[in-house]
Amino acid sequence: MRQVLLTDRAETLEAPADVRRTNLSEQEPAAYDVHATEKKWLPVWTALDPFRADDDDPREKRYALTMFPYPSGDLHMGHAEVMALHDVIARYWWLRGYNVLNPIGWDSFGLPAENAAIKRDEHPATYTYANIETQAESFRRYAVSFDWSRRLHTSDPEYYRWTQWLFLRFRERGLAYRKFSPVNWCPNDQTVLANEQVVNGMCERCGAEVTKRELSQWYFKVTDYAQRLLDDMEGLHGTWPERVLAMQRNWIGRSEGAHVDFTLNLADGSSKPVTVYTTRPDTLYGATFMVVAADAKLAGEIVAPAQRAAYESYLAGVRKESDIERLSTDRPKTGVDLGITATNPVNGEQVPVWAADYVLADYGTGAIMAVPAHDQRDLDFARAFDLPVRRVIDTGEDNPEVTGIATTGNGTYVNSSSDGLSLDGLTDKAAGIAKITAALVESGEGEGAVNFRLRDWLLSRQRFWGCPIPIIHCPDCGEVAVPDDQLPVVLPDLRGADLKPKGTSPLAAAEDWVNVDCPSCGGPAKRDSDTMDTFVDSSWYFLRYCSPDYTDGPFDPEKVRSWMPAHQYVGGVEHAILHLLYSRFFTKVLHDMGMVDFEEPFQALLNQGQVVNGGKAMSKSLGNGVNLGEMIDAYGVDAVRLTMVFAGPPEDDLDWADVSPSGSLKFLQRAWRLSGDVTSQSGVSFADGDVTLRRVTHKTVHDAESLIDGHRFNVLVARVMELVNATRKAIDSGCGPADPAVREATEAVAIMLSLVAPYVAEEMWERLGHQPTVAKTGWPVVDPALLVEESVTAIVQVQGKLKARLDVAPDIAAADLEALAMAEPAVLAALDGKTIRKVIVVAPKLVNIVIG
RNA sequence: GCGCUCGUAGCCCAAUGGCAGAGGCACCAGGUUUAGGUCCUGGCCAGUGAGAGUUCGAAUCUCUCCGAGCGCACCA
Repeated sequence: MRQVLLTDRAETLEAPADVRRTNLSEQEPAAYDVHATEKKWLPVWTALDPFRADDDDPREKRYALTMFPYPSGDLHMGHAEVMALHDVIARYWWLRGYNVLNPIGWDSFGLPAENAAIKRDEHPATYTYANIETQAESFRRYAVSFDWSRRLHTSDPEYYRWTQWLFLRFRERGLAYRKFSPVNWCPNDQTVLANEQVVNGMCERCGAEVTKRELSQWYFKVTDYAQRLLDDMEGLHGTWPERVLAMQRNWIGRSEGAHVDFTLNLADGSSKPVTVYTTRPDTLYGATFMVVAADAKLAGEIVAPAQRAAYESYLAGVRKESDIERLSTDRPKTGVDLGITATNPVNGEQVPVWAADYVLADYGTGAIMAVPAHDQRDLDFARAFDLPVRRVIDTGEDNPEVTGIATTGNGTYVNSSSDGLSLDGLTDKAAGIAKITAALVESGEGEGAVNFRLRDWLLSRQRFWGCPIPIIHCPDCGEVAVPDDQLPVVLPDLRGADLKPKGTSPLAAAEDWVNVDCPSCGGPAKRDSDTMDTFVDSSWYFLRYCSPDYTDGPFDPEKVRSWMPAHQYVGGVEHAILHLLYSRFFTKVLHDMGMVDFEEPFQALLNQGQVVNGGKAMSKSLGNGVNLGEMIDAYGVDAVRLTMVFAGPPEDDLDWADVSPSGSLKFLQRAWRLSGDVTSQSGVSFADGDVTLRRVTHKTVHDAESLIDGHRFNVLVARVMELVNATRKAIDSGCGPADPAVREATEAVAIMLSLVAPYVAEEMWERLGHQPTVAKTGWPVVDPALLVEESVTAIVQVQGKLKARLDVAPDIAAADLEALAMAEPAVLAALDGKTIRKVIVVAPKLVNIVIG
């Protein structure tokens, strides 16, 4: 089926019936022609290019950033929502007189586009750049206030040259390294995946079950920054969504505990030290066995000869398991006895050592002390293999050995003493942990320790459509960096070649490209044939926007200093962990390199909700998809944007079944009609206008400011609707169309509407006798005198119950208000001789009389 | 299981400790119209998931419970 493009439907579909027919009326049209208006203004704006950021503009700078799109097909409803919301902020900043940077680019390397291109038998570059053009045109029609001059694509050599350059700098700092280890493998996409890209054991992209492979791969050492990534989230409270911070905190997964040194007593009579990590060193006396991760190297080294066969067979079974099986809950514990013992450092006790898959090789030390009485997982294991359970904390609950339920709370320590050390009688977990940790430090058998769940970022991909890794493998010199002056390592075209994933990168087959001279010794060598994860590309694009044509580095430090950190980032919550964590990591590394002077790239983050239909995510299988192009053809860009913004709070999911784009269009027509009714001349003094309407206008403009700052765009729209209603009334049954206040109100409507509905706003602006563009005309100036009401309604309560309303001056004194309240008949009746205990007066809003 | 967010008219949502209703959708009536739609005017509708607490006063703050969404989940 032919793809429906936003940009090629406008001429083929007619306007909806309601728009068309109203246009038939005689002289003055009763409704504006949606599509004619779009066609009229788009070329004007393109020519005027009003949203170009100026590095040298002395006005205060504001950086409005939206997550750059991935070029798969045309824009969809999700794009329409995020851009509508984002643009309210950017356009508002323009109107407020800031020097705004609102750039756009494309995250144009990557697997989905590569897969789609292969499926169509196209080259990924052809497919990708065609999509970019389509999306760019759609964005223009959608009238997002982008600075088109800064457009970038991560797949352009001028961009990825610097991605490679950054990789080499990271490597110089020991933050990019190569390691042979088991990795996540997607058998469908034929590539490795980062931990963050494995969702419930499935490939995040294609949904295939992820398996393990042992491969030599490149990693970024994110773990070095774990603590800082955690600590610096403190400064993001209030400006980042709480749930995103929670997700990142969770993902980083800091835990405090201790390393404890046990001694392994091997089958050949020798001994070997082993360290375990535990968050509960205070339960050390309750350790009745030890468990080593089955797939840890250690297990194979220490297993007794008599148990080797059993262990090997168990390990083979573990290796075959997919993550899906491994992660399934309620799964019975499995394991195998390694046939040796370990000595507990505090009491010299010998406990059996087992191997099991519930202990993870790559967390902590890959070995644990098992305390079944106070850890559910250990207890499950103990019960499965009939291992002893010893309670060392009496919490008052039933004995775990009997109930099968481990107790993890506070209680009184028991059975916890040995020579010179005893926890018995303590009742507090923290005290127990502190005491035993101190004792372990003293005896040299352990120490306090911190662990993170965060793993290093695996960045190699065995795919074609990505940024080449600028490393050359030389048989004599080993890994050699491509010298900076030879960057970029350009991705070979390979047009006509078979680019299908085969488990090794297609680049490896490009003989001319792979075989090079070693930059170090000049001998024959080979390029690294993997490409980088696209999240590397997107971890620094926001910096590049500040100086997109800079050729002396990834970005001009001066420009970055003047624009960054971004004041507002808008995008989907699907990037709560991956992209945002990686970008924070990159920023911190660049800070440590002295290239930027800030440590957090995004001051504020707004996650828009998802656009769903009928309560469910749009999907082909459900058949509930809504096509953006069709919506725009039917209702116009403005009505679609307005619908997105008005539907509810931006963070909430937007159910297309609950909204009314036709209602949005009706409102826009209503607003537009005002501009035709105004009869006063442009430039007329508003000061003489009807003060009642002027008050509404100024209050609305004033309130709009904080509503936008608070991202309460839906309320903003409601307030503009009120202003439109008030203006309509003033025209029809109030001060009349010639009153300057009507012009003032209508101009304010046009300006505020330009945030959401730029086309109709521009059309109104022109009909009001102004030149384009309304978007750059400036925010209306609020007269504080008009914010003060002539009179306000004060409420009078007795015991919190409403008794009377009073019209009073806004600046009434508390005592006067109280006196007025006390004189109200309804109040006197309610008091009826009762004792007044207290009178609360909040002038000029309320009086509350408390009686005894 | 843990974490985060959230429960307000038939529906989407306002009310930032002070009269529960701003706006819209849907619905109904009247006017306009040859008619339908548009447009104009008016109307209809809940006591805020349940319970307790703090307070002069709670949709709003606190606690417990119920329900929903999202995220994490054998990380010792």
